[in-house]
Amino acid sequence: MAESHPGQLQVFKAEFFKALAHPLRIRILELLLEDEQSVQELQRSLGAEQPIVSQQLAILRAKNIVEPRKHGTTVRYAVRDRALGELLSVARKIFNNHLAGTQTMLRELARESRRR
Amino acid sequence: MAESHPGQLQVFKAEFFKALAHPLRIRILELLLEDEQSVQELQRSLGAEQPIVSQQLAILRAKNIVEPRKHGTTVRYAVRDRALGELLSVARKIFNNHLAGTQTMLRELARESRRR
DNA sequence: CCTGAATATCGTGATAATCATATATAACTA
DNA sequence: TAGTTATATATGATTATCACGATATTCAGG
Repeated sequence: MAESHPGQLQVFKAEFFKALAHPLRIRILELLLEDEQSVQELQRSLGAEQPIVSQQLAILRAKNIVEPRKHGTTVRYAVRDRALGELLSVARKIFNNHLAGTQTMLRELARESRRR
Repeated sequence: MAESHPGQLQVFKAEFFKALAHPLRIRILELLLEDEQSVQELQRSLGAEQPIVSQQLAILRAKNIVEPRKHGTTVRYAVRDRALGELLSVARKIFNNHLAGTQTMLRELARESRRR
């Protein structure tokens, strides 16, 4: 007897992970976890075009992962839940343990841990 | 000066989260975290067609998240890293805190926590 | 070797995500 | 009010993902 129940909740969880499933959005979150940032600052740190950054922020906003705060004409973004840092850190751990298959991935991992 | 460096590593991290960004794959991982399972057993628990289950398992396999073990003609799958449970649990926490917006989502969350 | 059971892969059409360009809004400032 | 800066949204082209059905593969028994 199959549990034909697709599970609405898993749909929401999947949506959450989907929000993290993009290189630029991960970079954005890593930056915002250090400190809240304006769109401009993100733009500069990421070397990405303004609409792209706003687009990705819109996605993170839509999923309630990130929160905008207007200060005059600029908007500073902040991560809503510090636990997101924990999440990324656990992800990094799993990554180091089992996911690092290719040589180039290992090289990049080494470079990153040297940086932090 | 922008760090035009897109960061190869974030690409890999994104790939990892992309692997989790699917309702069925999340269900599969939750089941496998309880105990390793054959494709058939997953099929039954999920109420999904066989090719679908194999497909999603292939994706998880490709990302080294899950590991196949042949026993004769059947294949049992296991999660490679127990820390994945930790990851899902942190994700659930974030979820409960800030992401649960809609009524139906809250109802589902309540149902799930009652179940465990 | 042939068959049947368990699993994997392929091909296809539909849907969604992404990037880039252009345009729009909103708030300051002169 | 006009101009300027910061941010957001609309839109179209391209590519990726998905579900589904059909076909392959693998292995055990006879």
